[in-house]
Amino acid sequence: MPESVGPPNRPCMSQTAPIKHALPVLRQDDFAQWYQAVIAEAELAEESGVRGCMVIKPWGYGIWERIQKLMDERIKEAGVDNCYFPLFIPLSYFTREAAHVEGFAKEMAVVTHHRLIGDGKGGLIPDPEAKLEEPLIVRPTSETVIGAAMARWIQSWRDLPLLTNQWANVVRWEMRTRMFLRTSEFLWQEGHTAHADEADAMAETLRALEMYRSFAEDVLAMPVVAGPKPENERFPGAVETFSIEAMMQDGKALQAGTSHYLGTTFSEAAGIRYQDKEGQQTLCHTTSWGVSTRMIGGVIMVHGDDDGLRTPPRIAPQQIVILPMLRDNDGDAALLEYCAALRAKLAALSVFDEKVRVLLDKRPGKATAKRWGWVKKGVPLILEIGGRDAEGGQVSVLRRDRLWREDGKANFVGMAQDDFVGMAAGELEAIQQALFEEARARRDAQIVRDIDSVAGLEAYFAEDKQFPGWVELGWSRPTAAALDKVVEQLKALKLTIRNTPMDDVPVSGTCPFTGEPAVERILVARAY
RNA sequence: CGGGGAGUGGCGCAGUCUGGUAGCGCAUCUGCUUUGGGAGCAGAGGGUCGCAGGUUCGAAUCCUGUCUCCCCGACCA
Repeated sequence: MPESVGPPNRPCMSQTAPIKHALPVLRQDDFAQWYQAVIAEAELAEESGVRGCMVIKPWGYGIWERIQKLMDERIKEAGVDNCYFPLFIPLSYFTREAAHVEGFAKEMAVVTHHRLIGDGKGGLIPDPEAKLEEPLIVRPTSETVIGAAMARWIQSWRDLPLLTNQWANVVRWEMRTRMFLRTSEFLWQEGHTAHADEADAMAETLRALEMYRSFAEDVLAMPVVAGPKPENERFPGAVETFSIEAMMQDGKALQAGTSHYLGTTFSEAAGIRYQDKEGQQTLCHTTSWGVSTRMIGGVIMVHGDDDGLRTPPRIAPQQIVILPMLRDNDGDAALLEYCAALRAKLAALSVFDEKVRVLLDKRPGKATAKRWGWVKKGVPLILEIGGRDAEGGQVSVLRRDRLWREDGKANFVGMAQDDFVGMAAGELEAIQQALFEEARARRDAQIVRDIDSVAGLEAYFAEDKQFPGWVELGWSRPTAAALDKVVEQLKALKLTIRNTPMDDVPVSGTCPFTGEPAVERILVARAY
């Protein structure tokens, strides 16, 4: 039995034969256009006609459903219960917390009327008679409305901790939108928890952060750096914000998940109090944490290549697609029978503690034409089965992460059906692992650690560098006005501070911004 | 929100300056041939030119407004 399907891909540049890639734009030529091409060609999503809002198509939504399922399992394992809160939040809820409303005021959609009326010219306008007494906000996030519920639900120390989550859509009226990365409406989960004290709330904040880190790496095959954000990057109303940061193939950072310790900010605003064991009324300490459809944008920019998406097997809606080479003749029936039997054998297998997801693509049309659609969608394994395969008990296998032979042809490998059935689960595991290793190696190679001056930063991020990565450096953690100055300096170079990696690497030297001794390390990068 | 670009069959585009029969490629459909790796030939169908007003005998084309998308910037916990 072969150990794996086909030799590994060579790097694109060293191909000896020209390759006819499936996408009209290559990454190295125009990364932004390439990103949009993947979304269109892989049929992940499309424009909706509504500003900043997208239609998520079956393959894209299928990936989201996979993310939802696997994340939901982890949330429930942590003892968090799902709830659902209203889409509309009364305006007055926001005015209770100044920092929070300050952060979101400019990007909120407001409902002011509850009825339409004819304008006399064949159109419709909001009925002036139907104006709402108090405007309703379409939720940009749900701290305020869930805080109000928590205030009702929590009376005693016995009610704590209160651990809730909701899967929902939220709306933020962003100035500039990008599919999946920043849409006006997006889908997410938001966890909201209340605790007796800071220690318990911080422990929950860090538990969620670690849940996101391991999810990104184990499920999305997307290496991330987890850590606290600097104070200028905090969520409005948060005492401490943590993030996971992933590196895209163009070297930019993407914040792929956040976890906030909110202190008593929202407890004070909403009156979330409990009677402690001594009989005292005490404010709760709350947290919130979320990941969104933005993660799909990250998957695209981490795993996509010049032939489309490479969907990590754990989140692929279909892991194996079987393409019968139909001839519109009498042989088709036997071929389909062979393929159906193969499908059943593969679907009975398990990988990653779930059944293998296999599709027999019986749609009319040539297998060779349908193949490229599945390549662009990033199905991990594609099987093309012809009449001779069926007669000889063979299969022809294409691994999405090893797509091309050196002669520029698709890297199909023929083998006995039984051999493939025996190795299919292992191949899916290997692809998942290979995608992660490739992304991690690329990221690690693009983090620079020997820059110790602002001039050095300037040189590293010079205009002629196509895809500069990240810089990790020690700094003195300035605050307030001193921090503002650093942020200004970085902004001139289009740079942002991502987070402080949570690892045990010691820090030394002096801060390039203040000249004072460095006290911690930060990641500096361009970001989405 | 500022600057720039763009909206014409499902997709990609030409036509707009200089108003006068709505075109091309891909895709689709039909037929024939071919086919173990992204087929060839022939024929056919499909568009109130983003939307709303205006000018005109006549508007894809000119004018006004508006919506949406792309790029750069600002903004974005």
